[in-house]
Amino acid sequence: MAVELERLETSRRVDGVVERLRSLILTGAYSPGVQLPNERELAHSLGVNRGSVREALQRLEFLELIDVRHGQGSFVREISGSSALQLVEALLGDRRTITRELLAQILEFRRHIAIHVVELAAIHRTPQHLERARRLLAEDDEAGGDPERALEVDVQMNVLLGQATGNLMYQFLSNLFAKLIRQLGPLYYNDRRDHARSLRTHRALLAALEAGDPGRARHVLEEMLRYSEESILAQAEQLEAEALIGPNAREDAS
Amino acid sequence: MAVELERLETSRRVDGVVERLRSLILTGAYSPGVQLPNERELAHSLGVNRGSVREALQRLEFLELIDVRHGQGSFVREISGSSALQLVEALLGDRRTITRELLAQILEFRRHIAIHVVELAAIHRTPQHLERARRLLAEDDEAGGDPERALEVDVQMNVLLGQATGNLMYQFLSNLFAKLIRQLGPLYYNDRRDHARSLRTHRALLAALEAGDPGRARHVLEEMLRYSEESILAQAEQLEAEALIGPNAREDAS
DNA sequence: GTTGTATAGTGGTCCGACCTCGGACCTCCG
DNA sequence: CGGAGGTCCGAGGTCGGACCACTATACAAC
Repeated sequence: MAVELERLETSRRVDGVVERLRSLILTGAYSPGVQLPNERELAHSLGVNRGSVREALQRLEFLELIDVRHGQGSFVREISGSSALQLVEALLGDRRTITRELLAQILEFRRHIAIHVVELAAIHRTPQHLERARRLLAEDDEAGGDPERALEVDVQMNVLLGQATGNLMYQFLSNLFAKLIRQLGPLYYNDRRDHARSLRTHRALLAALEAGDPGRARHVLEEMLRYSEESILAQAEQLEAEALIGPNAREDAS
Repeated sequence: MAVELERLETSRRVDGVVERLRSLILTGAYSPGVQLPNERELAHSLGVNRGSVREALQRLEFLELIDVRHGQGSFVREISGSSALQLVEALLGDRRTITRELLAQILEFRRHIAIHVVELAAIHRTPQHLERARRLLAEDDEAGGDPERALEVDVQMNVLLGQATGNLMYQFLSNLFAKLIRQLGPLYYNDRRDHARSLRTHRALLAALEAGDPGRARHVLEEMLRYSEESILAQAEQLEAEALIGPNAREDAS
């Protein structure tokens, strides 16, 4: 057995800048309406080139976190005014912005969407979709206890269900959820029993799809969601408790 | 009354580049898997600086239309693999990518979401939300025949409903729909009768919200959607018919 | 007071150079 | 022959420093 080497991250400069600014905004250090330092100044104080700052700002603008106005400056926007669902990725990526309340909202939303997705999938799935689902299930069996592979199978199942709806919008949302699941993996798949449960769910889901029975698919999913939501919220509370004991998110000053 | 002057667009260079590449991808000129020309070449052939090309590519990457890989190049992705709902804005912004099928999918999605949004809004709305809704209605009255103002009121009503749900995800989606409605305005509000209808709907909706009655709110909305969807699809068919007669989207070659 | 104009500050674009990454190929040597 | 390392090339990533374009404002002229 070789020694496990941590892959030391050499992310791009821009990513660092984005993350820094994003967290300043999301945690409220920069409140809505406030004007950011100008690009040259940001570049100087962050120790990067102005081009990098510009790319970072562009990304924040895409997330609709800021408003860049030619000749005036960059201004922080109201988070709730955004239409970029990708924002939840960012929100969930930072301990300081994960709250039980936020998780509950996301889970409620996911429930609403996911249920309709499986119903639609049961109706519109083609033989190709079924075939791919069977292959996924086979992998699921192989995965055995490997939590990473099991998680990936779950992710792929989500994507597949989205495609089977035949509706682009639900595909987008399913893909988004897939990303979130990957991100929250540890909060989700922390036990071998979870894998077994997930396997059962997938099997039942496949059966419902094969039968083309939306009601049954819905029922299977609701069952699954009940447990999954509970589990996630429980984990979240634990995290919050820990945060109270050691509320020391690492501080980086320039 | 001042003469209505079209604001002649002096959009940024980057926007042009983005639009050009985006349409090449969305219309299939660049298919999934294909590698784009490298940045230096793109810059040269588009007659812009490499920095601008980079910003454009980054935006396409946000939309998950391409995959930029350090040391390798930029590659076109499968559209359906994206999780960026903002993509529909782009899709709806180009005549060549608007299809009846796409519209139908979006409308189905909107129906599903909007219904749940008004139900949630009826449950979670606060007095502040009601107050804002009343103000909006007053504006709606004033608006008289001005279609632009009426449209804007409708947009704001959407935003407000999203906020009233108290769930960030639905806020994001409502904001997205608001943008789409603004974009599709002409397809939507083309008649004074539509305005009257919309006014009635808004009034009924406010009453349902005040009563805190989700069932009633849902009913009002379903009524409204029935007409609105019909109207949009009819307009779309008309567009398609026109396209068959004059299928000459302007061609730009380098 | 209104109008016009200069000016300063900000984002937008440009250039040309160098760094870093990834793949292909080449060389060495067991 | 075959694997480990070296070399090179083409691609994106970063740099800095100049200049252009837009906005708001202050101030001068009317």
